[in-house]
Amino acid sequence: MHDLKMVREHIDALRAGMRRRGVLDALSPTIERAVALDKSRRETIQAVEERKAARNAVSQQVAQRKRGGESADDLQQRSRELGDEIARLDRELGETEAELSTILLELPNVTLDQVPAGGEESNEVVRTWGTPREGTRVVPHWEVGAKLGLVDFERGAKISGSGFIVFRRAGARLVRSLMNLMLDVHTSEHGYEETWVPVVVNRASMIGTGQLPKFEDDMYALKGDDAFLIPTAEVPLTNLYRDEILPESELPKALAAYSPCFRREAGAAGKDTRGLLRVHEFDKVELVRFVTPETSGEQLELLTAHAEKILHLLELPYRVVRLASGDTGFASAHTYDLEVYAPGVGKWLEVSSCSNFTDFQARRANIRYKPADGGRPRFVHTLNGSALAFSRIIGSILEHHQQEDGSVRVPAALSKYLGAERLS
RNA sequence: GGACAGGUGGCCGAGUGGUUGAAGGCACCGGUCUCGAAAACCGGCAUACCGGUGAACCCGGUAUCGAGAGUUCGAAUCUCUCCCUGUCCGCCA
Repeated sequence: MHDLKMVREHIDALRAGMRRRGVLDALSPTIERAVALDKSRRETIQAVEERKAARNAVSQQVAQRKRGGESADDLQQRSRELGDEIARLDRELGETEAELSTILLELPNVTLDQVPAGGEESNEVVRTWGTPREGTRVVPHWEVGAKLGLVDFERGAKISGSGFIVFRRAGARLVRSLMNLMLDVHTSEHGYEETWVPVVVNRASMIGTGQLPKFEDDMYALKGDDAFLIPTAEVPLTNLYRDEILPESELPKALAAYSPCFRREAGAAGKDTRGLLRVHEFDKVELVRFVTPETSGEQLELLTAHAEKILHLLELPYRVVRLASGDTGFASAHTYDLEVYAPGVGKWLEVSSCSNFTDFQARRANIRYKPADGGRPRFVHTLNGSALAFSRIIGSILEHHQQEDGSVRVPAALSKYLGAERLS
């Protein structure tokens, strides 16, 4: 969410930000509406507060007269009239603010200067690691996975629906191993606090991180409760400090959690849906950082490096892509995607998305910190990144580490947890 | 799910419908004292929004005692609904 001052004083920056995302044409009327609403809001506030001040003064006089045993009928009548006007103006103000806040909640974040303008075609590969493997003679992961008995697609579809996966035997243990590997590395080497969070959250949390109100159709809602299944552990982790003020001494605060993630993927039908590429429920270890505004740029580099470390350990070649404005998520100001090459499907798979949300989420969720020098509370900057998403990582492992005989080599860092050096 | 009891500032905790944004204490910050520290004493110490200048300091106003609605000239205080917490009962991995 943007500061109202953005609408009032930096409207050109807001417009420029929307233009860079390629959504200015669509949002221009909305922005104009916000400007008008802000103006009318301030006028109404002035009008209503003037009357409230008058009413407060009259009430004092009533109290004074009553103490003196005098009648105050005339003053009470005046106060009643003021009360009627106040009620009317308050109602008007409420409507204005409701509409304004709806608009503010649905405007995406403005991306940072280093983010290229344009859509997906303007994404920049900023670095690569390792060498993508030749695709010939590599079988797609869904075939290997089924053949080795690691994944049971049919029964997943039977018990839950398409896009729900059952992992079996070494496949199931592989999930558990990834979870342990990732959490161990992030907690003992990267300094994250291990956290275990609910996968059901309330509406306020979903608004806080930016999933709602705009993307309600993408979320699984629980019937009978105003609650949702999380699409990522970012939601509970970031909202842990909703409506709180952290001492600066606790920053940067770094949390890591495993969680399953639930996505309806409405409208994504047919797009990269084979095998483990796009599923409704997948597992992920998520990293979240709360930092001071001055450090969020460098903190994003750090967070991204933490996610990359896991790919090094899994010995998977990848590239780091800086998303262009138009491809950057709604709440983010700067995002790096980590993409692993999967030779069986011949594609780069997004296995992590590391983002700096600047104060966009902090403003929505009201997460602040008290500066060490004693100044007034300021909004923190929030960051998060997957490190990493399991299903696509499993797909990549099954393809990249696939051997001539159809078995799959297990990288050393993982075999320690899996208790096997080969899946066969 | 049922029955009670509660939700007040960073924390604890007063509060009779009318100078209560809110006593007191703790914590924190500044000062006096001290070689220094502790203790003691003095002072300070909420947030948001609107306006006064473009910003800062500052000044005026409004709102905020779990959330919302109501009664009233006036609500932390009375009424209703909801949320949350605690205790007991029921159910249960």
